[in-house]
Amino acid sequence: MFPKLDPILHSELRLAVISILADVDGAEFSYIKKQTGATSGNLSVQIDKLSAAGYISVEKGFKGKMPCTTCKITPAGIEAFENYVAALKEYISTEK
Amino acid sequence: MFPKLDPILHSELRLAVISILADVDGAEFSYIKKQTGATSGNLSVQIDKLSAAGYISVEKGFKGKMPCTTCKITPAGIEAFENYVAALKEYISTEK
DNA sequence: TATTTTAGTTTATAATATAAACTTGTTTAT
DNA sequence: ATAAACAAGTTTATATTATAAACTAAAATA
Repeated sequence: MFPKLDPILHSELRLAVISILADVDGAEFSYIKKQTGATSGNLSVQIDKLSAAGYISVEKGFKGKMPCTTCKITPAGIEAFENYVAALKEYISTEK
Repeated sequence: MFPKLDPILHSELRLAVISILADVDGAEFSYIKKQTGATSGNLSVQIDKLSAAGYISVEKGFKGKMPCTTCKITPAGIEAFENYVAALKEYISTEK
């Protein structure tokens, strides 16, 4: 009846990150940080988890001389997000 | 941009409990347990938290001779659930 | 009357989220 | 040129949370 909620996505910050990445072609660490209001440390950890799950890809490069990390959602991430949303709806739809 | 998700409700089991209670006039512990598939211990703890938050009321009585705990969502619980759902939608709606 | 079952609670452990402290390098001010 | 402040993160420690295992008490059953 109640489907399992993907624990990787059932996290406020990780969900916000995926939500952002679902809408754009790629986003920089600092942009995501600003949009979410997260601390650097927290964001760094959560990005690692999303990356370890294969839901996002992370590319480290430079913007001028400054290091710059860019994140992008993967097909697996898109699918996971869709599944999570579908599962959530089972919980939050006021049916019957 | 991303609203805060009520941590009381942003929990798989507590959300399932509230989701059940939102649809009925009241439900017994054992019914909720069956519907959610939770262990008794986990359910007991989560029901306590929902109750402590004022989101549900818990009435202890008897059904015949057997103890029977009945849970009911409160107006505060309904409101919190509605707010949670509204907040969630900011995360999961694929807009833009 | 002993055993199993019902209906939970308490407590211990495992997992998670979060922030504080740290690293590395860059810009800016002196 | 060098020190101070800033940028972009990472690592590590701590606090919180979720979860299950162990326990309690009474009732039904063999």
